Amino acid sequence: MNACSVRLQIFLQLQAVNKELCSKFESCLGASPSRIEILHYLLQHEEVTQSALQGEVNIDAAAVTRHLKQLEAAGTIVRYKKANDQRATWVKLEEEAKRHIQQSFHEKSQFVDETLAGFSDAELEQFLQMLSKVSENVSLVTKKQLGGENHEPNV
Amino acid sequence: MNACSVRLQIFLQLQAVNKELCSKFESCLGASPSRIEILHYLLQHEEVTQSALQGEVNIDAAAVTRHLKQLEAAGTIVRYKKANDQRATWVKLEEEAKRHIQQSFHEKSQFVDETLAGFSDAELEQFLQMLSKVSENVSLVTKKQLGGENHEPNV
DNA sequence: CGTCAATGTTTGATACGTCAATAATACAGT
DNA sequence: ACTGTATTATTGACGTATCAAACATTGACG
Repeated sequence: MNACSVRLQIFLQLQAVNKELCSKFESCLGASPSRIEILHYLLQHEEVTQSALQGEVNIDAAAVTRHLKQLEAAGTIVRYKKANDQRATWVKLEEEAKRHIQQSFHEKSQFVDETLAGFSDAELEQFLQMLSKVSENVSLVTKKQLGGENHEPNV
Repeated sequence: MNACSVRLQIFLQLQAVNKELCSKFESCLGASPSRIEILHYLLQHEEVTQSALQGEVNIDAAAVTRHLKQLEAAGTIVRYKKANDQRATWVKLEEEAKRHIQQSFHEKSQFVDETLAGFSDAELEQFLQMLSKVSENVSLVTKKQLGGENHEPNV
């Protein structure tokens, strides 16, 4: 409750909020945020390769593979290769699932709205900008490498 | 990139930022945010029971137990029971580790500072408030239950 | 053609979080 | 003292993320 004060609190709060958000999200909507992100992307793109998808939603290729395998098994998507490149696998929503998801997205947006209730449009805009700013800063930190002297296992 | 517009973007950005943050954090500082939270709390409280600790850092009791067992094995903390209540286990940092962590925290605060660079004090304050507001909203959503008609597995 | 590097996906090992079930202790009421 | 309930910590089963290694395919080049 002292020292690093506000900044540290923000850091911690960000973690906390995110965790709560994920948890409620999942329990209210029956799918993890990651999965929703994937479906959301597929809803808007018709046909896409795994690697492209993986570039958009920010998760590991391995995780994408696993999600997609499950979604395929559940009949939500189809995966296939094309003649010109046998490496890439393409992904597409099943028509039936598509409709289903669109419906379900309506409910999702309600959820999102509620978590951001009480913000004016201006505030929302500002909030988004702040988040983007942080995101940018984070990538910069990476580049600067941040003198890594002390790398013992359990600090 | 359309419909739910800003709010959805915020939602997604929040996820993204958090993920980046955790990832860089861990790679820069050699310990997961959860573990840091635990240590941070211990640094400020001398002696605490696991359940109290678990209440502060927002993670499952099972996860706390596992972290603490590792930290104990690494010689970072001690765990012990007291005569008056044999259920509770108390946790305390080892003196040596304590000094070590304090040092390491200095670097951590640098990290946090960098990720929040370019924010004025007022903005920081506001950012924190926004996060808290969201947090509050999320808990409200929980209570309202949010009509859960559609609970199929892979939406 | 054969080799090599790049690309795209998959798998295995590992880490960490959740929930549910279990175990040990504490305590209150009869 | 005995029984039932609450508290605390632990464990097991499971889901999902990561990284690193393996694998298949492609395309370039000698």
